[in-house]
Formats: sequence, structure tokens, C-alpha cells
Amino acid sequence: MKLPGNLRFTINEKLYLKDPESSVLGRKILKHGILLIDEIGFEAFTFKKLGDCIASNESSIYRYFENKHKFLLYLSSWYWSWVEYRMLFAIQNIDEPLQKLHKVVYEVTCEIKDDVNTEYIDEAVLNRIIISEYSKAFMSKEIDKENKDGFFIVYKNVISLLADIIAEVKPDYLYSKALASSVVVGALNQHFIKQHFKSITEFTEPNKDVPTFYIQTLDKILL
Amino acid sequence: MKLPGNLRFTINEKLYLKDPESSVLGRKILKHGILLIDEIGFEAFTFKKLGDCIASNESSIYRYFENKHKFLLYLSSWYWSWVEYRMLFAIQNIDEPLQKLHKVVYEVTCEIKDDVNTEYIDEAVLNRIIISEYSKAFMSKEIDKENKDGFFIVYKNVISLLADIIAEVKPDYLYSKALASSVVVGALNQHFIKQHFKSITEFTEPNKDVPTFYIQTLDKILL
DNA sequence: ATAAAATGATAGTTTTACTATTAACTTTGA
DNA sequence: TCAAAGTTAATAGTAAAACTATCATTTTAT
Repeated sequence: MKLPGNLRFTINEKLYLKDPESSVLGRKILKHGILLIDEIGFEAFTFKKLGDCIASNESSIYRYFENKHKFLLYLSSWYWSWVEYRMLFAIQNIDEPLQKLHKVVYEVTCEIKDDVNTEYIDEAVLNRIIISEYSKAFMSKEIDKENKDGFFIVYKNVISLLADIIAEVKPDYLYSKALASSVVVGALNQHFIKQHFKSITEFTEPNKDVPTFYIQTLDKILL
Repeated sequence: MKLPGNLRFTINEKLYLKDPESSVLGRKILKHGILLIDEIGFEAFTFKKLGDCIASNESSIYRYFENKHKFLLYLSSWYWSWVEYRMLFAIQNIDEPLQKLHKVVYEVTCEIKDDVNTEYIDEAVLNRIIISEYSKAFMSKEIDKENKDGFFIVYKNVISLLADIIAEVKPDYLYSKALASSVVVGALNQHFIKQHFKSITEFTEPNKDVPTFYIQTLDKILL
């Protein structure tokens, strides 16, 4: 699938102090922040280490983001905006609900292998981060407050978009939202366990992959 | 379902320095540790605060557990042992695979409402902790090492047990393990979002609940 | 060329996540 | 019953994390 290059998405303004896309330093923070989290993990990640990485100062990074948690929420927002964009792109000019469902499910369950679009965001690495760190972004005691602030809107949009297409395929189905969120969370989880808990997954076997599993499963549930 | 009181499970010895079930202080650590994590969340939880809670000393708690991460892994192990136990109990003397599946799925997807069994472990509160904190237990950079040390065996056993029963119901099904892990993780997630992201779930509606959804869904997939 | 804005360097604070030491208390077993 | 052994409490101390504040310097925009 070919997407226009140099994408930009509107990110909730409360997630940053200064727009990181607006300056060279800001874009360096995004780019190397993603690489560093992927490398050492979110717990070990600090703004001090990131400062060293980009030969810049800890306090300079604090001028862009309040703390590393907000930074992760920013990256997550960007990621889900990008997924939503790909989903909408994939169903352009398609009318048949089932075909739409298959396309959308593919986009939301596939693993990203290449850095295709943005110069300062490596989507493949960001995808890895979401797979292994996203749950930490919302599983905190501040979730209800942050939810009110709209930090998870894009994520919920992705799920709602899938839920709507499920409802188009089978209007009398009672659990389109639960099913949609199962697919989105489940796919992230399958990608995670296929790397770390190989004994409880089939996706290390040839000819078996996550999108196919979900598409077949949805067909069985809905048709 | 009636279970024998005062359960004890064998927990991986590397998860603790001194067996907390063996002393009064140890049991206080378990009991109030669970309550405190539930109250303030795992990030804010420290051994210092727990020490204040039980009018004991920080350093005394460190004699039982290396750090709070190991403590969470200990609690998780206990929890999944208890789930596995309930699953096996539920299918005693039942031969029909589909009936076994239904019973087992109920046990693994239901929400625990009461503290039924153990004096120093409130299962309902522990269930809440697992719903909102379990992913933090394995989503760390140490996962592969910890997996080798067997810290997640019980969790994987629960999933394998479910996968085996799925395979009994439909021997030619290709994704019994992926499906089993989808159910276990998915159920935790559904309980989480029904509390925090009400717009993307149906489980706040009357007559809709998580176990029913999963049982119906599995029937559609497998029959 | 100059003012304004952005960044860097340095230093300081509070909290977390521990470790070490020693004192006090409790158990047990001869 | 008494002493040794083991357990727990109190205190102190360290290193790193997670910031905040200040001021100097560099960059940029007009």
C-alpha cells in the first residue's frame, strides 16, 4: 500500500509542552526517543540518557515533554493516528462490508516491517514499542483523568472504526465493540507472545500469521 | 463452586528470599501488599509505604522479597495457580469436551467478586490487581531471562490447559493455542475497559457479560 | 545589528530503591 | 531456664531517577 510521504497528525496539545515536530531538536527527540525505548525498554529509559544519545541536555527535553509517561502517550497517539489513517486509506472506494472488514483487520493486526513514511519516525520500531509498552501507557492510576483529557481518543477511534464495520457486516451482532477491542488488543498480544512465549502460540509455524487468524476467526463469528 | 479452604500453592523459589507464607510478618506483607497495590497502583507502591501500612520496617520486607517486581510476580504466580486449580476442579468428572470447555472458559473469564478462600489473600482484590497490573509483570526487558527461570510457567499452564480442551472439542482446529491465549488475555482486557473505556464495550449493558461472550464466541468458532 | 527565543551547562531537591550495621526481641532446644 | 540462634526494628547511608531553577550562550527572525 502506498501512502503519501511526510505525514503529520494532530496530537492532543496536553501531551506536550512544545510541539516536537516544530524544531530540529524536537524531531531528534522523537526519532532517538523511539530508538532508545526500543533498545533499553521504557522503565530504563530516562530523559537524561536520551539527552546523552542526541548530545543534548536533559533540561532541553523537559521543555518539550513534562515526563516520560507523556512522551509515551504522545508516541502512542501518533501510532494510533497512523493506524487509523491506514485503515481509512485501505477501504477507500470499497463498498462491500466484508471486503472492508478484511482490509481493515489486516491493517490493524499486521506487524510493521519497514520504515516507510516519515523521516523522523521509524514506524517499524514504533510498532515494536507499542507491542511491548502500550499497556503501560494506559494501565496507571491516572487513567480516568487522562481519559477525560482525551489522551486515548485515537485508540478508541480505531476500535470504534473496526466495530462499525463489524456492525455493517452483521447488523444484529450484539458484541461488535467487545469483538473489535478483542481483535486490536489480541493482535498486539499475539505479536508479543510469538516473540517471548513461543510455547503458547502457533505463529512461529510457517504459513500461519496473525492477520490470517483474525480474518478467518471473524468470518466464522460473523457469517 | 465450593473449594477446600486454606489453599497453598508451590511458588517458584526464585521469586522470594524467604517464604512469606511461613511467618506472621510474611502473611501480613502478602495481605496488605495486595490491598496497597490495589489502592495506590503498582507504580506508586513501595516497600517503604507497605512498611508504614503494617507498622513494620522497609528492610524487613526486603528480607522476603528482592524488589517490588518480584513481589508482583509472586502474587501473579499465586493468582494463576489459583485459576488453574479452579479450572481443574470445575471439570472433575466431566467427560464431554464441549461441556468441559464451557466450564473452563467460565472460570478463566469471570470476575471474582468475593474473598472466598484464603485468610491472608483476598482473591477479589488480587483479581483486580491482575486485571490492571499483570501486563507490567511480563512486559519488561528481562522477560526472556525470567521466562527461562520459569516465572511464567503457571500462566502458560493455564493457557495450555485451555488450548488442550479446545483441541479436544475440535481436533483439526489449527489455532488452539492462539485462541486460548486470546481468551485469557482478552478477558482481562474486557474487564479493564468495561471500567475505564465504557464507550468501547458492551459489558456495561444488562444481560451482557464477559464469560457469556467468550463461550458464545468459542462455540461459533469451533462448532 | 539587535532583541527574542531556544538551547546548554550547572547545580540543587526530593523520592525511590536499595544495602549495611547494630540493637532488640523471640523462639527453641539442651 | 538460660543461652544461642534466628528474626525483626531502627537508623543511617548510597546511587540513581525525576525533576526544577538559574544563568550563560547560541541561534533565529526582523
